[in-house]
Amino acid sequence: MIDPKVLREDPDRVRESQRRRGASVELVDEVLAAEERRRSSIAAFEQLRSEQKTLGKQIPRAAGEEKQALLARAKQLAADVKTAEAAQDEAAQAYDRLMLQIDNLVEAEVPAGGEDDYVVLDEVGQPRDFTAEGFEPRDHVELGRVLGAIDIERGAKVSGSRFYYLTGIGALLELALINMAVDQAMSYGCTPMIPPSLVKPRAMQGTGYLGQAAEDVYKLERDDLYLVGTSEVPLAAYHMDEILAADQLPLRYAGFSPSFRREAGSHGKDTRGIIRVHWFDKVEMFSFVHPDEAKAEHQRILAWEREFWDRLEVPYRVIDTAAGDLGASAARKFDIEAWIPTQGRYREVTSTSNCTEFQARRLGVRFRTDDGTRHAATLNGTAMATTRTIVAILENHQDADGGVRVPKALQPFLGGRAHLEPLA
RNA sequence: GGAGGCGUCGCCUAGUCCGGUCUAUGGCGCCCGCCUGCUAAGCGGGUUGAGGGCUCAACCCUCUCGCGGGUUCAAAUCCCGCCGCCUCCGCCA
Repeated sequence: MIDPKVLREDPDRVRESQRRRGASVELVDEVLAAEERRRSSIAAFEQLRSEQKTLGKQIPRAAGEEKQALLARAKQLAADVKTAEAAQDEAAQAYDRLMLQIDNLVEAEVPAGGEDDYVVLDEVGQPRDFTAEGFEPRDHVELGRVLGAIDIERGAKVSGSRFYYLTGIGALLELALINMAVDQAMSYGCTPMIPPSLVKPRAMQGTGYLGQAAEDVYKLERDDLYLVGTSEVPLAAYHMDEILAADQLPLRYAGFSPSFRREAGSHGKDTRGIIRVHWFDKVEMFSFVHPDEAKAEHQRILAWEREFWDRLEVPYRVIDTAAGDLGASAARKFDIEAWIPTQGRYREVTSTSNCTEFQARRLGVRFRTDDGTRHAATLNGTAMATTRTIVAILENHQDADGGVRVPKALQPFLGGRAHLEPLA
């Protein structure tokens, strides 16, 4: 939820943000009208309730005829209060429903436009010239087969398309990457967490995944639970309805969990391999910070993500996502895209969003200040998403025979192994 | 899954049977002040949170006793549903 004060005092800023996202601008006026109705209905209710309370104090002290008169009046008043309360609830709900539809205010620096209008902030490393090395690179599907690391056919047999098994060295590779990512995140002060990957609607709603993104979310209808698409959800909701002490901030977590995505609307996209799957495992960093610190924290998280990819020795670039491609909760988003040799292009492997106070407002995450409480800012960033990271490592570090070089930083987590050998 | 117990303003706690000065008691902690070589103790005051009114403050109004309904002129208190925690039984990795 955006700051109601901003909406009230500077609706043009909200209109501008909605416009830049390509979201509804008219919605802003609807919300403003709804707020007005809400305000007046509350005032009417409070007035009546106040009278009722006064009467409630007089009644026990009165007697006889006077008491009967007061009781009669109180009875009428009670009916009026009930009506006014219903009107107030309705107005509040209408307001909330509209307010929840407004996306977070985008930061001024965010590039205008849609999915293809990102700005490249940096490019790191040189893609290998396989022609010069004298061999044609194999894609990760082929490498996975040669190494006995990825079994896509059986994934499909057992669970359907976009599922896979990691086998043998593939499974070890995932475990090593998880440990490397958690290890690195801990060095930044993140508390390692293994959160639940099924959550109640409130957590999903609060993190902003039941709006436009709802189509992509798995829901367990019978139990009214959702499968999370990222541990951002349970990590954000971890401090739901809590008031934190100011000196607890920043609070940083690194959550490891599976991520489930329906991938609705991406029919035909990335059908080969494990670039786009319905389930993968991920280590996600999550910060609760003072709102004034949010931008700086965002840069820190991006720097941490870059460090991870530096250590994997994979060429990558950093992009600043355009306004139209931001999630509902994000005010700004940076992605790291790793070079995928067989595709001849960069593919998203991490994503970090500054959600400012948007999620905290919905989830009721606050901290105490000298005068009252304030909503915290929340930020999330991928520490390591298994499937695409594995793809990037296999393809970028492959040898002519289908073997794969293990980057130095990863070796300690793979029992010192420096090279993955193809099966005979 | 079955049986029982519990949920009160940071923490602990009184109040719930028998509805109305409950504007929720007391302690701890915390904050301010006094006292004081220093500290501790002692003394006095303050301390749930949210929303709103007011230029600010003082002050005022509404909501808040796990959550949501209901009964009633009136609910922490009575009734129903839900959630959470604890104990025991069953089942289980």
